[in-house]
Amino acid sequence: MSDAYQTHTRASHEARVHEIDLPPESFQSRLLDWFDRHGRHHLPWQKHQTPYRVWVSEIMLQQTQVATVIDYYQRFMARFPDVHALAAADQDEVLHLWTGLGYYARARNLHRAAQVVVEAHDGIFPTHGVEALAALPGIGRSTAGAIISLSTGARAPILDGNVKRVLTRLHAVPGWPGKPHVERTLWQLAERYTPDQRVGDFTQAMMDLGATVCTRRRPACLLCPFEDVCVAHTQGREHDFPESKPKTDKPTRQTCFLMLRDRQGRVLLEQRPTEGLWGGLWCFPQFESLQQARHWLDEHLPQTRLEPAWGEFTHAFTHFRYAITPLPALIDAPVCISERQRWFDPERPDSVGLAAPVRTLLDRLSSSATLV
DNA sequence: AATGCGGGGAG
DNA sequence: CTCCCAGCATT
Repeated sequence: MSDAYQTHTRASHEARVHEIDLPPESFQSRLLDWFDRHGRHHLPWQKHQTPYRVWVSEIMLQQTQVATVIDYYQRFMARFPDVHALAAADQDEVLHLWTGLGYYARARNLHRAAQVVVEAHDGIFPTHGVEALAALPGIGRSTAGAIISLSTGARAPILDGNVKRVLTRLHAVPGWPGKPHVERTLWQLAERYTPDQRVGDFTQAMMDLGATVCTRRRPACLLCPFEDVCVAHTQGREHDFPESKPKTDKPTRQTCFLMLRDRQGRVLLEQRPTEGLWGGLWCFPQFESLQQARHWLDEHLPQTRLEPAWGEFTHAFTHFRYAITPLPALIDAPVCISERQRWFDPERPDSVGLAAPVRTLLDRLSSSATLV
């Protein structure tokens, strides 16, 4: 393979960056000045920025918007005020406080990481370097950088969705940021701009700029401290960056939830395996079809009295959608077929995690019961 | 390098 | 309806 070819392939694997007429030092001072005047300074996790508090907030904020996270964060902190409390908790209770937030592996990793911190690090977060932090389950390069910069002030860049949006526009970086070669380019830019002083404020400022000014739709370029140098803006192409993810059609899968109730109105739930979809959450016994559910009942619980199936509804995931048919049924004796099953009072679903559509159906069951 | 993993909010 | 959001782990 020739050198010329090597050069060509390497160049094609790096996204093209339009340089701007603003050295990193000027970028930093402009941004920090903007942050002092217009940044967010009163989010719940901005008080007492200990590694633990910053960590929990960062995990919750992964792929989740600030407005959604706030209540969850308050409840979580009230119940688990420090890493020892979290490490000592039951996983069911951690998942319970996570119910509705999604990406439940985050909660399981958070719980495991707390136990690692307590057992292997004497309860002290290893904030001396990105590598040590990123060795903990659920903490990647960006989250490690955020925890370090926000809680210790040491220099560590981040690259979350906000920063990606700011940088792709500032330098008109082409390509979808989910592509590894684009992400490499963006990490280089993030490294370039991260200052030595006021690193925590810089981190927060980048996120605030992306969240409040350099928004995905309708960016407020007139309020942006980089309005004069941003390549995307000066070319009138703000909306061309970041490029969006190539779309793929998502399949629909059919599924049937068996809503078995006993004479006291309790419902039978079973815990899903820790791996995979809704890992560790409690769910109705699930079947591929109404017919399979009926067949299973004939075999295991023939004394069950079937009720008319409820109408099908859909639950959407990132990569596919479920068409769910709820099948209500009554049984006299509350028996469990497997070890993973338990009977729950739908009014008080204990301290366990529930998949979102299960929670919805339990609410409907309770309200229809009170109507009777 | 590609895929799996949720739920909610905004347009 | 579609798209995206303070990403990471696994393969």
